[in-house]
Amino acid sequence: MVKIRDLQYLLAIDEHRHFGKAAEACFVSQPTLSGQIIKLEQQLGLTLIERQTRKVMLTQAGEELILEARNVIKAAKRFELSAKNLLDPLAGDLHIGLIPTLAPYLLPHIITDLNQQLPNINLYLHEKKTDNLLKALEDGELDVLILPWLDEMEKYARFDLFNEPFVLACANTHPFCQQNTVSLNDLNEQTLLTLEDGHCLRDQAMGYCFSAGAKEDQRFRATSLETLRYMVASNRGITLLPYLATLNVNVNDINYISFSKPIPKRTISLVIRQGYARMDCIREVVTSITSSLDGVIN
Amino acid sequence: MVKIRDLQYLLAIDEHRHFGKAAEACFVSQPTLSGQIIKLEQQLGLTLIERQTRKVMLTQAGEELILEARNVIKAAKRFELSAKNLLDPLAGDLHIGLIPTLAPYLLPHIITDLNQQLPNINLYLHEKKTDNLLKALEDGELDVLILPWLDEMEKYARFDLFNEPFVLACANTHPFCQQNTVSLNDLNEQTLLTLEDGHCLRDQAMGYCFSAGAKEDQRFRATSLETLRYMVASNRGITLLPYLATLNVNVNDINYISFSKPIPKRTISLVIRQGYARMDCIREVVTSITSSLDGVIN
DNA sequence: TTATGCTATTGTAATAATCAATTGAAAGAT
DNA sequence: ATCTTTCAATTGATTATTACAATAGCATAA
Repeated sequence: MVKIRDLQYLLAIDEHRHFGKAAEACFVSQPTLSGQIIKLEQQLGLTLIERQTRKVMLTQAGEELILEARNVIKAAKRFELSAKNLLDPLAGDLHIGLIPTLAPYLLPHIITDLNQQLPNINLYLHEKKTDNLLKALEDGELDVLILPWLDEMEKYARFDLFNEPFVLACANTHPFCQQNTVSLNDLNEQTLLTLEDGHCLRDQAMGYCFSAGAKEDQRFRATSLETLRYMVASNRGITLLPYLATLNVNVNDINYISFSKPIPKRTISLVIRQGYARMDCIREVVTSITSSLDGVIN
Repeated sequence: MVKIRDLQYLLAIDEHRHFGKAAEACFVSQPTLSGQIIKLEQQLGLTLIERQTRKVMLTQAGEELILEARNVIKAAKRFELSAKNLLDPLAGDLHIGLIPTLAPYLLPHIITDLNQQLPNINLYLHEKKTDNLLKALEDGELDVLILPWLDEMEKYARFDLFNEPFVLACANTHPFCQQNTVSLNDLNEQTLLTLEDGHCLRDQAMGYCFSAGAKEDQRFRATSLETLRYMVASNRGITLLPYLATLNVNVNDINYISFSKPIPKRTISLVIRQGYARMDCIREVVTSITSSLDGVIN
């Protein structure tokens, strides 16, 4: 099997187009690099580099393999980074994945405290839909997910963070605005605006409504919660929004009405792989988030 | 940086949960594998494996890093697979550059055979003037050029394909039409229509004529051979056309007359960079082209 | 206690990677 | 033309790494 070192040599040549400079960048002598590249070429049975007297360029095979080589190096770097992160559980990088209907509304409440609480952790925030989040967690690209708990996630470990009620959003002119609260039954025969497929908000919250007899507007499915909000404000229909998405936003012409019991809600959990190594770090994250949200929700 | 071999050892242990069996699976002795794992652990500063007397299991850090290790191995395997796929020298892309006074007249004769002869090669045809072709070859954008050989190209490798004679083109009404052949000397005091600058046809073929005393029509320089042909048909002057451009074309009012010896001609060669890696492929191309042209020219 | 099953250690051999010095070939400079 | 310069390949010696066979060490099971 190829050696990572050889691939590094290859990448260095691609970058510098000069054996001497590439060798210097790899902290080895020129003959070393030259020899190793030749050995790599022999091993693969391919000429990767076209040597002209004053010019070094990659062959077509070289160009194509460079792409693969970069992937290998990238994976190796991630390995090393993970190893480093495991050395001090309260230091290193932490990749957090969130769903799009949560990230922009939750993060402002928690991010400052998180950074203060864990000064040596570099937070990386990733916004993807549930399916992609789970895959990325499985592949080790992400360390933590923050999303609504679903039964299919039972193979993962979980910390419940908070319950987020859904709120009815309708235009100011809508008859519902006369009421202090609405009940699910009120939704019967109402036209509901929805998000596009793949958003768990759609599957989950709107499920409540459909079973209460609400009808979906088939002509339109919003890409984001914000589009949805503006559609509601334009009196195109009503929708359910998660509570956090109704705070700190200035859209006129729109009204948010709480539900009477039973209140539809989602449980937002922090999800990690079973046996995830940096539990100390995770516990810090959980306490930081819940204390940040104290007074905001729950 | 970590070594792929070590990661393979680690994966083998994860799979077999037994040093001896893992070693066997890796075709090494147990002490070798044992030692390398210990070295890996020392290098990372982490304990990856929990050794109990009758049981081997991974630590949490080990479980975490196994995920990353698998990604590295996967990337490395993809690299090797790509390399294997590139082994066939008669596969891949081939970018051929031709000059405008040759491409449309040569390609119809050779392209079908080429595609049949090299079914796994994707041909890309580029039509540019000589200067740009040479630059593109130098930069690696093109693999092969097909053009008239010039002395300034001596730094490149070359396969001569064929000699293409020049033919005199004149209107049907022109006095030359009485003759079976013309000699260069006949061109004295004739008005010659030419291509614009940059076409090697101009510099080369028409050089013959000028030195024989022909005069250039300064008012007009054609952009393409086809414009030139129609100008001749309209009796605006005479010109030299390469032989291949006189085949299979239906322009009335025009006559092509061969030269008596010495016949002006150009040598069309296939040109590649010195040290180009896919010589097998080039040889196939050369034989395919020359056999396609058998009977057409030379 | 003794036997068994497994990993770690030790000492040595084989393999591979490295370097300094030099060669060889092509391009520029004089 | 001849001399430099430039740069990759080669050579030969050295060092580092990896590998193996034999065996020690250690815990459990008989």
